[in-house]
Amino acid sequence: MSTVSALAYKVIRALILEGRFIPGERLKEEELTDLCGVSRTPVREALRRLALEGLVVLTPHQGAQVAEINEIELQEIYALRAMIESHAACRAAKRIALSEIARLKVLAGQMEEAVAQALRRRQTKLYERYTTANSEFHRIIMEAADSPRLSAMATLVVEVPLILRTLARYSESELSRSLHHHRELIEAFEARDEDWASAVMRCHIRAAAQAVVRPEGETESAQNDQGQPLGLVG
Amino acid sequence: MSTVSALAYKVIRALILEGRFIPGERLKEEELTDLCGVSRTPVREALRRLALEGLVVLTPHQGAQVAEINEIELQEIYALRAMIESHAACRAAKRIALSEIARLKVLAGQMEEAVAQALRRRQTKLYERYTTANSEFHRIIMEAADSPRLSAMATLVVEVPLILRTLARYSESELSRSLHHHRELIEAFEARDEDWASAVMRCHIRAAAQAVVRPEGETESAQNDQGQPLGLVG
DNA sequence: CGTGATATTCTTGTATACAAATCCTGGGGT
DNA sequence: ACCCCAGGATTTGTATACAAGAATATCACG
Repeated sequence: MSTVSALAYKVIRALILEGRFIPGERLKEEELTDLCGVSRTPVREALRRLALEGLVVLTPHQGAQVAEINEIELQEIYALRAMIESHAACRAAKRIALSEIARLKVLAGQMEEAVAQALRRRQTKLYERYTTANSEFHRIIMEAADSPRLSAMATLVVEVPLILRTLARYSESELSRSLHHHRELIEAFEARDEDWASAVMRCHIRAAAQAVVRPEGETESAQNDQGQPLGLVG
Repeated sequence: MSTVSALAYKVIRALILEGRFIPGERLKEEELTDLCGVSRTPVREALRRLALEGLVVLTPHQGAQVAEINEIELQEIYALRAMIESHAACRAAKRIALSEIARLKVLAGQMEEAVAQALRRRQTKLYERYTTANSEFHRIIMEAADSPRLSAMATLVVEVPLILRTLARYSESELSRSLHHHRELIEAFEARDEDWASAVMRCHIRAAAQAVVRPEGETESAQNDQGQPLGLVG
């Protein structure tokens, strides 16, 4: 879209996901007006859309605030994500093209590399490569599932947890397991085994859920500098 | 909500679901302005919301039109509904209160009665009682699942098929099977058996999908007068 | 000094005016 | 006769002005 509304949407969404607005923080329309350089009308449209996507909460006559998520909700969200993404994997197993499987292999390799480098050098920056690759990995599978509405639901449950910026709490062993899941998923796709693919994906997401809910500081590695990348977990 | 926006949303939504606007029909903002008795601003908000819910399609600079659904999409939607509602049944099995189960029994009875009467007298009107009860039946289960986001997803897949107004194509035997599903579901809840509940619900929705996609005229009973009630199938 | 009602201010909700884009019609050319 | 292009009409997108509701501060009274 080339409309100003879309710009406002992107800007506000980015600000939330970057952590510039913290959960629970109130979003005044005029303030956003300044930040986006557009008038209130498109800002309001953007807020409405973000509300439907669950990133902000909108109460009549009281405006918008960034959604707050407690651990129970987070668990609920991950349960839904397991449902959605395993369904996607199921469908994808029968539909995904060989070229796409090849791409998944490349991405899996990139993630393994990124993790290895990060562990060696303790660099935070490399995790961005991981999450970028991971996002594409999941996106390819979702697209292979060939169900636009399923994709729409996926963004609903994938994006909301991002406002909590949760990659940081992945421990070393959990990252390693994640990488193995990716490889196993690829094998399942090559075998065109929809049950297998579905089950692996369910494991993958449930494991991520466990990594995410743990209180902070309990993990030994990979502290995430705040203000940094939007980390997709799982 | 007491806002005018909400009114516009309800009006437009109702018009679509009642069949006053047919799939593919263009929705001009000014036209809706007259129908709702409000200005363009709340109408636009309503359209945006309906677009997010999938009832209308919104293309930039070209306005809104009622969503069109082909059979492939309808199958896709029912696949998603099976996924969502079976998940809901699964969660509900462990959470639903005895009082709610009692209510489900009442509703099941009402549906059985409504169908019996309709078959006897060939009255269309009674189907409205069926769909009302059926909607509440499903809603109770969804609420017992206690997952607001799952509910949100459910409306996404439940409402869209309604624009096709599909109850009409349920045959007598299919209705009968549906009624048995309801009873079996209740038993599964009483047994607190989440797998059973989930599986029955999946059957229930998949069966509905079959009833829906069949070309018109192929069923022997219950022709739905157009312009009539919003029939929830399944 | 605290509590409560009221006034003020700030924010959101709605209407409308204007700008930009698209669609449709009519005329000209091939 | 058909196709293409231009210009007007229509429709959507955006900005702004105004109205209504909510939050807050002020002041009077207990």
